[in-house]
Amino acid sequence: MTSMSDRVVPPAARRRRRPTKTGVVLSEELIVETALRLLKEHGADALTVRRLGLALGADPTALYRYFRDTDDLLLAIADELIGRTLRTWRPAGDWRADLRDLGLRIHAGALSHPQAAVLSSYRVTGRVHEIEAVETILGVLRRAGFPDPDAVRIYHAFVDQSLAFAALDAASLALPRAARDAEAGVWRATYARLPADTHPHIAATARHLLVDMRRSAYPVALDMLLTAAAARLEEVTEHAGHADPSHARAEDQESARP
Amino acid sequence: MTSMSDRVVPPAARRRRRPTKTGVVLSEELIVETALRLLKEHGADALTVRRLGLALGADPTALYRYFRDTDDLLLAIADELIGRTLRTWRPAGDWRADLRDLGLRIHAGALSHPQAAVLSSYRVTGRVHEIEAVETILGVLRRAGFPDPDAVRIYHAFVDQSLAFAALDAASLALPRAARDAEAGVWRATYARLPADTHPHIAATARHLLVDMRRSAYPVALDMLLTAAAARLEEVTEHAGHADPSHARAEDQESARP
DNA sequence: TTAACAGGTCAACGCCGTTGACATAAGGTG
DNA sequence: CACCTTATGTCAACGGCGTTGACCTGTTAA
Repeated sequence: MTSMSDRVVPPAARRRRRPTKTGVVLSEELIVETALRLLKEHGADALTVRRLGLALGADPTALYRYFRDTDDLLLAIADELIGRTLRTWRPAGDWRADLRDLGLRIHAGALSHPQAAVLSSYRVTGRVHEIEAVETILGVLRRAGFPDPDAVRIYHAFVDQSLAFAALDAASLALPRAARDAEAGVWRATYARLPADTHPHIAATARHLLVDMRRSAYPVALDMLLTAAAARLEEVTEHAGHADPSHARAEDQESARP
Repeated sequence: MTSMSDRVVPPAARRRRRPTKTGVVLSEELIVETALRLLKEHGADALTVRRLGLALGADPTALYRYFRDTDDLLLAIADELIGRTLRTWRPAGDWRADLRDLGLRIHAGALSHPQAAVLSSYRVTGRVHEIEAVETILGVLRRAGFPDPDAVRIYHAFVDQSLAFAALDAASLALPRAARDAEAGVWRATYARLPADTHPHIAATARHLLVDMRRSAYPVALDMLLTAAAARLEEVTEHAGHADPSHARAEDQESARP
């Protein structure tokens, strides 16, 4: 027995496509696309129900026929983003280069839609795209020669590091103009002016700080993680001695990217 | 010539402590503490100007005598969290152990106030506690022998990774009960049941995944970052050859923690 | 041809942050 | 001690937000 306030009907059941006053025919896809466009073109604060309605040429509350609330809409946006990121990744066979590439793509994808990334990057969806990503990354690591426990540990660290930095950097990018400018100014106005006698280490490195703090630390952190992983791999394969090193290779080759 | 809407006076200049209608005497500290209590007890959505005023026993707009706007208040909250974390940290002289300890403390501190951490961990405050943290960490790295550019790069990666994981893990901790349980269930209900022929790598490692995905990946990622840093340090000091390895040691000893 | 009803529209609710004007008690000054 | 300045608490109001319930109307299946 569904309550009267169940305005959202599943997409499959939609039949009547009644146009709005301005003649637009709404759909879940059109709304998500328009929301992404709004976010991209006009920044964080631009995504409100009223403005989205305006951009669509429909009454704002028409959205509630397609999404239960704004959080529901945001999850739909996030899912679309995951799909887009995975779709453009082409692993080439070198585990380190492939993971590096994927990490940077996740990061870049999040930064291109910061608001959506901030709200969604810490959620486990269990949806198809996510599962495909897990399978693929684990495959890359196991085929590289990592034993299963190491493969899982490194997979987890890699993925969460990527998502965590994506969220972090997306969050500062999603700040209102004024706050973002203010933060940039803090490094010049505050840190770069600390006297050497009270803050010797900051004063000595101020020049480097000014340059370095302007960009994301993710590429550096990612490379450090991969470096440590490579060291671990060397350790493991050395210890393995004369043991057969091809135990996980042969027929896994195909299933790498299903 | 300050504009008329400059309601906030610097804390040092405060003299008149006029009590509110309910008799409370306001202060920057009291407001921040009350905000943290609100966040802890009633979640992220509970922090509104009106509710904070209510909790303080003051007119909501009295806050604007202490903080320019809600963002300013948020930065003060963030800085207080940094201060609390730093206050309990006792570096012992081994750079790697000290940074590991500090990283774990940052993470733990954020998780003890998830709502506040989620809102504030990506902000640059430029306030006293943050400055002290930067100075101290840079000191640890430079005294360990890292050249300035490396010290800055590693500082940046270390801090942002700690904050990023803190925010990520705090965010899932801050989820509504139901959503958190649902996410935990996904690993058992979905991933652990995927058949080996369609998802060989997940199936082969399902046992490890179930265990590993339940805890934060931060300790692993932290150790990997420190491992890579140690490798870099060895590289640098080896290349230095016969050069004096104590160039940044002697009199910096005192100023380590001002 | 028609009747049901999905889906677009409208008005209103209760929040939110923020501002400008106002009131008053604190505290320096004589 | 009495005065005056002014910092600081209070109040009313503004515009914007997400969301709801009631209404209206074109589409579609029978």
